[in-house]
Amino acid sequence: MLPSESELSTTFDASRVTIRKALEVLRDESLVDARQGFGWYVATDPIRQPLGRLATIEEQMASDGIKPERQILEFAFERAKGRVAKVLGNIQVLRVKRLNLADGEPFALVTVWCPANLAEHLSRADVERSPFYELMNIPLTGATQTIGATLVEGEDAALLGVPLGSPVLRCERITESEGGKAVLLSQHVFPAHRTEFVVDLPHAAPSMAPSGLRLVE
Amino acid sequence: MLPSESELSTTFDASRVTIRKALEVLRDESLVDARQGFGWYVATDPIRQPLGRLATIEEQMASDGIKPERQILEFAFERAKGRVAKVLGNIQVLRVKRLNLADGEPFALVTVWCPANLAEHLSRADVERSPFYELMNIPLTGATQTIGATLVEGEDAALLGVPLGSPVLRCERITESEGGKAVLLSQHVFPAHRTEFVVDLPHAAPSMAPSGLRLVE
DNA sequence: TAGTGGCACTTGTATTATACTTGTCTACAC
DNA sequence: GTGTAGACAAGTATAATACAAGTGCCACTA
Repeated sequence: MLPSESELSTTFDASRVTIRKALEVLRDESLVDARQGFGWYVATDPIRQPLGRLATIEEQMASDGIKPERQILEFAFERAKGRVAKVLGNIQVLRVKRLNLADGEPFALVTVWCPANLAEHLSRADVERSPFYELMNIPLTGATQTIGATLVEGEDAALLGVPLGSPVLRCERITESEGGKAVLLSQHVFPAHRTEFVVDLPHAAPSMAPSGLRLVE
Repeated sequence: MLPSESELSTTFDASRVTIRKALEVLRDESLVDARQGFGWYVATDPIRQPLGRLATIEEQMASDGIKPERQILEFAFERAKGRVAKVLGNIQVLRVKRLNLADGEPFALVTVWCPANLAEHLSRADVERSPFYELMNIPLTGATQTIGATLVEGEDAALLGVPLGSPVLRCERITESEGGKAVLLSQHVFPAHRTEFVVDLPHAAPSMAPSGLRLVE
């Protein structure tokens, strides 16, 4: 807010008319604006468009002309145990392990666990053809993803086509449905030499440290 | 429960109408709610506050009772080159390399580059005492951070107290000032066994794949 | 003991008055 | 022509007030 016209008039020792003319010049440059009965205020600029970059890896690949492929490695209904049971509950689940390729090159190894009662309609061909989120027929309202780094071990190295002990990004994602109920658990492994995460922080982040970082243990 | 509208009216010396308007703003943000004849109360399940978890690593450490320390390894004014010149321009910069410790244990190795004309007032003691963002006297409006994984090499391993070839999270952060101008470049190295990134995606993310992932090269 | 009515309190809503603002106009001085 | 001074209309935000309706509590009663 700016001071009122009459107030400016007294402080600058000029008549209200001249003050007004000056303000109207600024308004023509859309630096300030006024509402009758309210006052003058500095004009807000037309909101810097959020989300400058492509949101999903699929969009990015499509815009780059890269053809995404999926190769199903495992597809099994089983009882949840360990971490899966902790997140989804001690229930029957569908486990799908997939290798994602970009132009024939593997770039992600993904395992998804989904409660069996939500996955009854899914076939092996379904999950090979479409990304998983398109197949869920309940609304997904949010997710939490945790990003860490480890060394690749066992058969994962061969599947991703990298040497044993190469650095990989590991990501666990818990997707929630309405009411904050966890309905999907997925673990992703990315070879570090081909992938990285980009996070835009549109507003002034109150820290220099990378936001979202957490100490474990 | 909150005090009644009339009580707030007297304590804040404002009419009941204005108090009400203020409360209604908070209700729109579903932070509080009211029942007629009952009163105002803080809303349960505050819609998962846009930032459910602690925003910065400093806050997290503080809430855990961990004492953060900083140890300055390098502090030099020099000419920007390579990546730094590309981001900040071919100018004179201040380079600060710091080791961050939590309860005496190293958990981050950070290098910050800052244009010299914005860093003239900074001393080695300053950057040891305070996090960098507190020392900047221009407004920081946003940032982009890129997260990847590599194997730790050279002296970094010794500084972080991990074996050579251990997995680490690498983060580059470009902080912008008004007008989208890059004013800080920082690179962070975190030992993977102690740290991970957590990203909350409050709204339905239109993909199962971890959002923000990007193919490099 | 169970039920009822009254009472003091609350929010919800509407109305009026007031002090302030911009928007617009006319008259005047240099 | 340019700036000043003043008056008035119209819009805004707040204050003050009143009243309806809902809630919790307590005393009283059957």
